[in-house]
Amino acid sequence: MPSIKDVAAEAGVSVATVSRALNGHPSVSAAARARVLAAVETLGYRPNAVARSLRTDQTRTLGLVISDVLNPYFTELARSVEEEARALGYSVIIGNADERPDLQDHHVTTLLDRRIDGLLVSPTDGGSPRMLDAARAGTPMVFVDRWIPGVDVPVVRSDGRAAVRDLVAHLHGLGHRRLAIIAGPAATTTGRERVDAFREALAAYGLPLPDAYIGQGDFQAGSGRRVTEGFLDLPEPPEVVFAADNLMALGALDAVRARGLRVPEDIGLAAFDDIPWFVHTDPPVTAIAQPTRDLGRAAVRALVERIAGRAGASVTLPARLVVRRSCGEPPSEQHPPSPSPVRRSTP
Amino acid sequence: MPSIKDVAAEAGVSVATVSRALNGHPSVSAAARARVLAAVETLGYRPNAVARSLRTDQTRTLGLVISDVLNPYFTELARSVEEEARALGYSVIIGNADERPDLQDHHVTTLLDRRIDGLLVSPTDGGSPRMLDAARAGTPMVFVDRWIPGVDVPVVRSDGRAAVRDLVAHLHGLGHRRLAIIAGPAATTTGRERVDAFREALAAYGLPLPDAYIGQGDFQAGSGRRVTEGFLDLPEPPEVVFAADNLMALGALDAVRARGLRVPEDIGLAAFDDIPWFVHTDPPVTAIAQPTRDLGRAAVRALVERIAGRAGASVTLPARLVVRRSCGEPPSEQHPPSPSPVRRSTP
DNA sequence: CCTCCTCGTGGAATCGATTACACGGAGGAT
DNA sequence: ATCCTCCGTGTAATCGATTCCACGAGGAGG
Repeated sequence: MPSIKDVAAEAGVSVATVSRALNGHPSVSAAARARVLAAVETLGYRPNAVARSLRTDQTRTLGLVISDVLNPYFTELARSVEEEARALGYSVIIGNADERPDLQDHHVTTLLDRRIDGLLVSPTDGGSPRMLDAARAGTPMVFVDRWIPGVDVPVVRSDGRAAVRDLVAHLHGLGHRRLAIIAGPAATTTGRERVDAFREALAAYGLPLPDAYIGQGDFQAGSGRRVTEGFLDLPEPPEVVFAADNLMALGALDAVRARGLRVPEDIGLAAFDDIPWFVHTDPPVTAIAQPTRDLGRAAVRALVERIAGRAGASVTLPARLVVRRSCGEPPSEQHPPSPSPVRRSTP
Repeated sequence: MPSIKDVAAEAGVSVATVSRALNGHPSVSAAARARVLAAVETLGYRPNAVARSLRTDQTRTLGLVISDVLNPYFTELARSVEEEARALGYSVIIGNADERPDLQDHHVTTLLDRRIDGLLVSPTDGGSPRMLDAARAGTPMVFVDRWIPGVDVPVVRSDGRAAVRDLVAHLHGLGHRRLAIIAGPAATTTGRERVDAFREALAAYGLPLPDAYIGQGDFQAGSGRRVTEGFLDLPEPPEVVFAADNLMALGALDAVRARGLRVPEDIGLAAFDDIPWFVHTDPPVTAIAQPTRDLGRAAVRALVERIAGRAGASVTLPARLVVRRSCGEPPSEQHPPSPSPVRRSTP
């Protein structure tokens, strides 16, 4: 692979001139520039990004550490992050933590070793020492979706409180009173928040959230299945199960089906995080949709601000309820939308 | 961020000794090694991978260019690639081409500029000049899932012919005779092969595959919808539609539902690429499953072989049919498996 | 005609590692 | 006692870029 020296030799100029010509530096004569460009063409030269990064101390690369790539929500997030980063001239290296703190740590370390310009993290847990050190040391960093309280890093996320209230209103309106939740890990903010929001919304209707109706999940399908089985084994099972993410909802669907029960007749189901497949499940699943694309975009913009040395503000975008049939009473999709504040899906 | 010089100063040795101590070189005294390690600890030193790469001319990084991250098949592939690469001490940078040749080109270029050690590609089209140049120039490279004929690069893929024959046997056994296919782009090998396999399998039963029953898709949901609408508008619509990937199947499901028709009563549906969601769609979708994890693993191993200067053989793994209910006659899941060679799903 | 500025260019330092080569000292062989 | 070997270490070259500084040529102004 030819280096800048080869180009210089071919063009009959010094490496300094080649570098200047290629970087659009003004003080290069038209003749020299033309010769350099010709040499680049004949040799098929491409600048070595590694060498350039070493010298300039910037890689034009962003790191993104997400909790679970197989979760369609994070896949979409990753995609929008890459899209926006590319538009801004950055590449993205994705690290998949698989909800495992040790893997998260591995990726953060690797990314930092590669001297990425900035780090986007959706923390799996309370934060590895390595990550907290990096944050303190001034590595440009932004949390997305989940965050770690007490760390001075901008957070880009969506607030599901209003949507959870809408959901509970919807469920209450359908006559459901015994509502259970499959929670995410307590170590994650989203895990805690969704339970809190649910509990508050229930309280507004004078409904309790007994401990037996709070199942501890880990954002993976398997835990959704196990927790749902536990709910079904209760002397008085819940009427509706609210899964704190889409994979646990999938697991819940598994569990219900394995018992030969039906949704929503025997038990209702709702999920946090909407995905295209929820339109086509049996039945279509009522879900809370996050503005995932916007989240990814905003996160990248905030991070790039930080890299540029500016503040990079936190952003909170609202989530919204998408009513489908999994909690009962199919919304009459042929009719005009109901006057209720709850929005309905248009599949 | 401290450099090797700082460590050397702190430990009272030269940078050479620090480097040797850190890389496990034998000729370093125990005392020096201890002092270096202590200095590393107090300074929180981490070697700069950029500088190391420049010197050693290897990045311990693999590039993976896939056609569409949002497709769960590729997401899973990417995950297994990363997993195996990590086990082998490599990082992976994923480039998402979104089925766009220009984007594919962009990622290949960027990856090559970063001097990745090897490239894994699932080509969107016939191959960009940049990619073909790289292959010819000897960049270690392996095609995965899709490939480009005539290029001397190992291919890791799965062969769906047998599974497609099983599928057609299954459909024929259910009494279906008018079978249509939503094809992938003709520029991709998988796009062409699946149509060919389907046509051959039909021929074995004396069934034709008229042009009207071959819809041109692009592996995205939207095209599945459009093609299916076309099929439904035919004077004699097909009895079963076979989508060449899971996203087009999703689109087909959309189209059928939009007409108020039902699967499988009004029209049957089958798909290439099985995904967890197909168990929970309405109805569960009969699909051809690829051994995605094994594919990813094998691809990385072949690539690492190439990087090591060895041959790195092509690998072809069989796909298998998973029968569900979307083509009619729900398999009786309570009964022992039928003696037919067609395997049945156990959800 | 001389001086000064500007412009284009090249030489060389630099980024942070790795590694070939040289060197000094200790220990064993003769 | 002398020489050789080996071990541990340091000096310096190197990877491929960017960029500071210096320098020569040419034009403008006095």
